[in-house]
Amino acid sequence: MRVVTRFAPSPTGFVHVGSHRTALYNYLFARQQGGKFILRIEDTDQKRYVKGAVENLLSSLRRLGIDYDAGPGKEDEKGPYFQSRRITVYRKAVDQLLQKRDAYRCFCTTERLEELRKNQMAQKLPPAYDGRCRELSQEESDRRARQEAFVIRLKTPREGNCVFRDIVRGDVEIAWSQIDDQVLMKSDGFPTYHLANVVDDHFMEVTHIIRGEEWLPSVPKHLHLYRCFGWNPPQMAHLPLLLNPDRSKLSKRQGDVAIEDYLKKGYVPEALNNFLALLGWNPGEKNEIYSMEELIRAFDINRIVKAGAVFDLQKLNWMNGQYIRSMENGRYLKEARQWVDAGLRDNPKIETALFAVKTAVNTFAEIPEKLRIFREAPRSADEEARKMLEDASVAQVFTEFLLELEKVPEIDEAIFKCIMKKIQEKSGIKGKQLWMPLRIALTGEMHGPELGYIVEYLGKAETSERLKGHLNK
RNA sequence: GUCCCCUUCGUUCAGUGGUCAGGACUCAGGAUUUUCAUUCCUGCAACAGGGGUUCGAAUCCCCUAGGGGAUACCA
Repeated sequence: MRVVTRFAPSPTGFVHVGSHRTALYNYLFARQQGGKFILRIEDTDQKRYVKGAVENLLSSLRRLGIDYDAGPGKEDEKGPYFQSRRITVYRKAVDQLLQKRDAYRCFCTTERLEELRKNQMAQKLPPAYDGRCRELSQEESDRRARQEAFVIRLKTPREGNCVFRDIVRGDVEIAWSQIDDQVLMKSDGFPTYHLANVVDDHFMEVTHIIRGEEWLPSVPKHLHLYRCFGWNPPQMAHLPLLLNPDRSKLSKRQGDVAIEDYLKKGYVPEALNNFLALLGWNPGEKNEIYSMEELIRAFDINRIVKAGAVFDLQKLNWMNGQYIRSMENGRYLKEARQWVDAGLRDNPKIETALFAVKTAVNTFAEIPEKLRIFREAPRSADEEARKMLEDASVAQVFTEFLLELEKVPEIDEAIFKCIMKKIQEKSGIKGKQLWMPLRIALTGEMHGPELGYIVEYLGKAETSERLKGHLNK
């Protein structure tokens, strides 16, 4: 049987990194199995609808290189892939349930339900629907339905246990007494997650449900629905949650949670995928850097970890740095350029400056700061630096350097290196004594990118001028 | 409260009855480099606790504790 997985987000504004990881796992598994990967938009809650959320979702997936075989913009005979456009399907399904008396109309008002819950809480009882409408006669139900608002609830078993197997968790057992008569159809005629999910997964022929752990407790409801419909349930894998450093569920309060935020901050899509893929799974090898193709090959649904994983920004930063450093130069320049601020962007030597900082950044967002040295005139050196300039050898080095500089039409990194070698041989001055005064004179600082890049960037004229300035002091 | 899930270095992931408990990030030290960064090397650092089972337990079982999730006409 051909594997079919799906990513089924609700469009509530942004894509949570945990949600993205779920998408990624579904994608990796489908691709690896030569299966089909579906994107389904779960927009059944009209109150939570956020404008632009779907577009945002689609663009995130595209930027991260996760393509789907069926979904918005890629409709096929199993669609549509927006739940809001499948209402008749759910209607039909729920009618079938009603007819078989596996579901019933519930006329209880929100107020009564709230009251009920409050009382149960006060008595330290688990809040649950008390089943008042569960055994209403067909006649009464039909009569009231003509004039009262109602929801449709699933008639859940009251006794025994629901036992099921989860790919990640193994066997799980939950008592039916714990399962509430879940609302399947809201009074506005829209289905709830539970109904829509089961119906869609069936008709879209989903074989593997890979989703967050928060769904584990509602599995019995879903299984019961499958049974009522006479359908075979798919296999399930409930993923561990992503956590804050304090081990609570990853939330906005403690940093960025939207995948878009990381993209905006200059993280590399491949690094993000790589990092997230390894949060909750790993192939058991020493290597940690994986391209998407390698992830697809190595992914093993049976090796998914059970425990929640803290989202460790430090490791992401490190990994992102790895991706930047090994990035092909053309792409690096193209990406990095977007982070250069206006003052430098049109500088003809900007590429030299960007190469100079390639090994110094972990994210593209760090580029403006690292480029500061190229943007601003040299600072007046601090005391330690000034002392280095007072050394007797300094004048000699500078003079020699200027002499050599005059011999070339323009200077670049390679020529600079030759010149330095020459001076070293001629004067016997080397190491820190040779290089540091130049650095200080040219940049005003004792740290920075390789001098060759700096000199190439400054060019012959500017280099010469800055050195002369110091000689004349 | 009730139910479910989880528990190996600070973090992440290996390790499924016999390992010096391993890798990566972080941190510390060192090497290379003109400095910083990169790169390389070395080091610090963990089986939540208690009972069993077993010749032998991080690995199997039970209890406790801690953490998380779910308890909606949200997903």
